[in-house]
Amino acid sequence: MLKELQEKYGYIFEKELIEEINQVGTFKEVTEGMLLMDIGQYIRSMPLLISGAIKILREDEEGDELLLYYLEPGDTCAMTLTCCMGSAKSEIRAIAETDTQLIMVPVQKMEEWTGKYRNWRNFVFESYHTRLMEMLETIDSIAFMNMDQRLLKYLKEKTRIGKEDMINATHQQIAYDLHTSRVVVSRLLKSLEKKGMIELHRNSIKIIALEV
Amino acid sequence: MLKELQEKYGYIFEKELIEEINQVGTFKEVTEGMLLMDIGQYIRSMPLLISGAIKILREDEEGDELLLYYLEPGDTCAMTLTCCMGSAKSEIRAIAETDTQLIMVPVQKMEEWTGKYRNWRNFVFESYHTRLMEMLETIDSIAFMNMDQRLLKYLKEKTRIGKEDMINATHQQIAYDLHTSRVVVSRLLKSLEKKGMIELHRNSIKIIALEV
DNA sequence: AGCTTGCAGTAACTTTGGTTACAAAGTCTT
DNA sequence: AAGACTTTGTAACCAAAGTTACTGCAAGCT
Repeated sequence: MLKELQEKYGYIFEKELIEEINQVGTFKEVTEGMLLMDIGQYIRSMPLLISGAIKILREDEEGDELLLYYLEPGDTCAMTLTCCMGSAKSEIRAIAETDTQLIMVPVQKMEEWTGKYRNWRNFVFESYHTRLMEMLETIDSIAFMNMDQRLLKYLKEKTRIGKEDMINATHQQIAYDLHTSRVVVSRLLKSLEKKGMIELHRNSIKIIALEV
Repeated sequence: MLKELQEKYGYIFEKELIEEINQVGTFKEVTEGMLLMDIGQYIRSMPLLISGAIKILREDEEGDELLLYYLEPGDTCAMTLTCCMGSAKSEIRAIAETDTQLIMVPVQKMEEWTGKYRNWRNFVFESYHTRLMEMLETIDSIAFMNMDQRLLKYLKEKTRIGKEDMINATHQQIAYDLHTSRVVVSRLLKSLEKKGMIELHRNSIKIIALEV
């Protein structure tokens, strides 16, 4: 674990902090699709991403979902950071988008470290900042963009995260993430295919050219 | 200024911090409708609210607006807090919702204080937390709710902030906040009036009973 | 092979909300 | 009081996206 820690976080954290994380943290590997955290669940530790990606979802009372953003290596979950104050229950759901390696740090350490390590403090602030910015982007998408543009953005993002020009997902799964219906996704995907931007297959979408 | 400071922040901050704020901060009074911060503007100081309320808006490239949330006494602007890192430009617009008193603190002090004062640190974390939660609520609204429900929520919120059962605003202004058109707002308001929940007047809306 | 199940394509229809257009009423100015 | 401007009400229409329903197809199973 120390090796991965140094590789991904060595340049942001001071030596002693890396040491401490190495001592109290536990290494964890999760496979694609695994549920890492659900709404209403108690938060006991915070994740530091080493590799892979985690998608963060919001859900309403009726069970309708919406993708908020992805966590990537070097990220942590800002939601977790707030567990020390107020409610300790999660407001979001976290699912492994790809196979993912992460280090879990008990939340008790967090407050201690924010006083002790300047770099940790900055890391936490920066996490909050990126998360706020990503929430803003999500708001921009759903408030100002039409479904076809949102779908396009979703495909781009997913290709970036997946690191290949093939997206493995059914139309229904995409519909859940965008909080729309399967029929609408099929319709819009078909029109993208007609424009030559993608190629549709069963359970997968081949990306040809998404830009312009 | 010291009096207001002690009154509103005395129970969260330690004496020395209050002292420091008193020394470096400047007291400011703004009247309803005043623009406090615009998108793209540089952030040089952070506000601590004493009284009144500030509304925070997001805007897209075409100039379409959307109300994000309100800042109230005891709040600060989490967006400002991130100025130390990354871009120092504002991503949002801030307009005084009512006459407002606030204390402006130069941003340079922020980093210094997060190391020095534990209560300041917690205050900053808590601000981030509330802001994230409010962003989540905004997302819930625009993603999961219909316009009639959003309007109802808006009216409730605005009555709470304004502290009276009268809302002074034109349908056009409400339409801007909700990012919809004037005609739609008029339509929905009229149907609320028919249900006996509100009373419509020129430039104002009288609230009768918004709850069920 | 025949059967079942899940995925995708498509048509027809409904709903929500955005757009255009115009009238009526209130407010302000001169 | 006349005219200009703002605000609101309303009708008629349009577009985006959600819904229902049915089809064909691919994959897996017995």
